[in-house]
Amino acid sequence: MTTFQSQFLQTVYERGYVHQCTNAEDLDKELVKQYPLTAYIGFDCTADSLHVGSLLPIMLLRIFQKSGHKPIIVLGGATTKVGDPSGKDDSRQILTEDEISANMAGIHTIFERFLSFGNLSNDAVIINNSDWLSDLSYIKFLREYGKFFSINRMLSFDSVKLRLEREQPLSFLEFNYMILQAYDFLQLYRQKGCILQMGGSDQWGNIVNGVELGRRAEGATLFGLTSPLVTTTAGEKMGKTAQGAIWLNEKKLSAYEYYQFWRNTADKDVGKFLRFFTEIPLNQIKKIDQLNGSELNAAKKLLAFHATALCHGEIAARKAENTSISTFERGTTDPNLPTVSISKNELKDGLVTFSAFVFAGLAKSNGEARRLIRGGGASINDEMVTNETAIISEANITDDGTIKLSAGKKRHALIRVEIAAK
RNA sequence: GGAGGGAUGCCCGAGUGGCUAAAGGGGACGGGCUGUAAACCCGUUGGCGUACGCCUACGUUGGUUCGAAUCCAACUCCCUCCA
Repeated sequence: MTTFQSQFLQTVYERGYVHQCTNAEDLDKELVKQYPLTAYIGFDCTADSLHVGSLLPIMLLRIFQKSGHKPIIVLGGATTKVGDPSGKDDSRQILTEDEISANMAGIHTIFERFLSFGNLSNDAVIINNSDWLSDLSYIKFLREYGKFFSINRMLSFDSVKLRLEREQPLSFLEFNYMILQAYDFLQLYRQKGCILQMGGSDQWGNIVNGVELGRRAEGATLFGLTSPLVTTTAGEKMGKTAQGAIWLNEKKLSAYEYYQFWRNTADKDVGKFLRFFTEIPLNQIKKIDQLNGSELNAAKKLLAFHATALCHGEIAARKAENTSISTFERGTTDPNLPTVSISKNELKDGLVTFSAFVFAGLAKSNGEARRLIRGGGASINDEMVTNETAIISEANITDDGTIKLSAGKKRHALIRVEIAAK
């Protein structure tokens, strides 16, 4: 592998973060010459949190900043209204203004953990692309920029080509997405001197379009760099599990559950994930690569701890780790397991077992809870439940004032009984 | 504008009048085996009700029929070909 002058490219290449790069040699030179250099990554605002699928791009920004450069986060306040066709068959559901701005607020908080914001020259900035996209005038835009885009070329990009090959519909609205993203890049170049756009591998076409627009419209040399699509050994896109997506926002997924996600990594993914999602030095990871079988369990704890620390802070990570150890290794009930509360009075009325599992978030519906119980996968205070309609009462409260419910061996929750404030 | 094809559960996909809450596969969940791993094997996989049961579901709305995912009509959306 080539060695780079710039710390950024060196790190990012040796850890495997790079899928494609427009011109790594020249970018390397620029990174040394311009200090700080400015780069950006755009994020859609389709949900009020990002999930692990966006983690690689976020890590790119983090490494970029740690190398002394200035990251810009572009939230697609405007482009979210259009919908990126990359990698999908269905058009995006159209979100309202309100939904988008609520989503933006949720996403905002995530970056504060991974990047530093402030007044330093390389501090991160968050920008909304509706700042320049919302008031575009159609005719003016077409005349000024439409001439730079060739339909022939656009049709050749994967995001469009694959969709057409699969005979899936692609609306004109979505077709414009890449033009708008290219325009984003141009605006950032003009306004902020930003010459590098990064993103996931599915963004390659969009990014290249921006690079070309910069060259045609401004004679600028812009760069693009993409990260690989992270798949699990099973070949699946990572990030979906039991209860849904692995969100980065604590309100949507607790640090403990986040920790557990990483703790349950498949053996073969451990090395890769350590490189991608922690900042553990490479030589240490290379030693871990030599480990086999159950020896990897320690490495998984390391992975889970460090990944969680990056996203939720060290304190939360430590706490999650302790909860995990006491739950799984010592078999004790840890008070920091996901918890729901119930008042003493409510409990007095009696809680039917199956609905308790729904209440605790361990089943999505009564039916699911019943099936869980029938399948022998449910337990209360570590004892298997067989009667789905048994009544849970005060008698089930353990010494620490909680009732522990488990769905299978891995999913646990506590019902905490609140003493009525009277 | 014309001709033809299509829309089924989380996804793919079978089903052309009752036995269909709907084959099969994938995914997911649970169990077994393990190391909180993978692979493999087994089970479950619409909602509600303690229960005999009830309700909703095969693009939408009506109709035929004792009975429809299946037949008919109109509509919506998608695809292909022609203009």
